[in-house]
Amino acid sequence: MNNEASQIPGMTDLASEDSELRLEKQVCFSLYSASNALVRAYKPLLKTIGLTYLQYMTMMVLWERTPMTVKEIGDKLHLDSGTLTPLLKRLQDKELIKKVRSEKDERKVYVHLTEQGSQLEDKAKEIPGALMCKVGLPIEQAVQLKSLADLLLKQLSKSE
Amino acid sequence: MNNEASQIPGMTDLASEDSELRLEKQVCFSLYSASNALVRAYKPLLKTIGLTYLQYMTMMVLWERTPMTVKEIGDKLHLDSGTLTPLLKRLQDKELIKKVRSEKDERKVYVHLTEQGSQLEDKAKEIPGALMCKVGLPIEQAVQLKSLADLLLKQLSKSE
DNA sequence: GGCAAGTAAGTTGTGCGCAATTTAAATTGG
DNA sequence: CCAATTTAAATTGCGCACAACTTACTTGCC
Repeated sequence: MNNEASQIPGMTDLASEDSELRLEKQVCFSLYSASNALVRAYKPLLKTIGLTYLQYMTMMVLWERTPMTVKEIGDKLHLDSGTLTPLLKRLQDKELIKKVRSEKDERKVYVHLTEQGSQLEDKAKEIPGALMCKVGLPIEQAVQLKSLADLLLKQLSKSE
Repeated sequence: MNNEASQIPGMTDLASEDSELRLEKQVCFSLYSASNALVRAYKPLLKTIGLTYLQYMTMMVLWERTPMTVKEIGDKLHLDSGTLTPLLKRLQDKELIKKVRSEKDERKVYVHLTEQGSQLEDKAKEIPGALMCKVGLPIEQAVQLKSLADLLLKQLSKSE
């Protein structure tokens, strides 16, 4: 019945089973809402360099190492070709990347940064700081949040 | 260059500014990946009752209180009518809800559960437990993850 | 060598998320 | 009372996510 006030730090006896289920709903939903809010917060910042959040993530992966195959990028971002193929096409239309099919293994396509794509890194340097400012979360809590999210992801990957 | 091993518990001197930016990327991305993974984990469970994750969330809101206006549901789920209108239409097509325009204020539309919609709650009772099992995260860490995600969301809502 | 199994990328279709706009109804202020 | 503003829901358009499938290439295994 009551959705708001369910902090319940030291509850034990009554309905501990039920409140675990209740809690679970909250955890998933909190994560979901926070993730959406983060992407939303990024949007105006990324607009200045003409990228979406996922496009920005993809560029970050390529700024670290280039070229990479579509598969390799997908492994880093936990995404499949169904998501990446159209995304990479958009980055190609913006002339930030180019695709080159491997000669050794013609199934593979290597994604290269263009000159423009490389140069964009400098402009993008402003963004993380601006976002951290928006978020305003103490560094220690940010670290904790990251490691818990990583743990969750790891657990979920284990069970397929 | 190195993306994986950046736990860095007590770093201070060299490039503390740079590693904060680095860390930020990781926090956002970790949250993003974990949230996607969670929705993915829900999918096969929710398939048994024919709902998507967001449809399930919406039904949960309505199981707690019905009827609610589209606006009220949106406030609970942090979503706007652009997302909810088509979603509610799909729930209506499944005959789980029905919409009734308010007579007092004809801008408002009240979303009611149908008999089927109410009954679905029993079938859905299995799901949270099955998911928690999949997640396999100790309850204490789940609580911590939830409260950090909530804190982040709160911070982000503050700055518009 | 030849074919079955595996792998990489692309395609198709559904359902979000959200910005921007539209439509219509209610509220407010003069 | 009525024009200006505000509000609720719907609409439009774009870009993810992902399941399911297709195409094309490679690798194993006999």
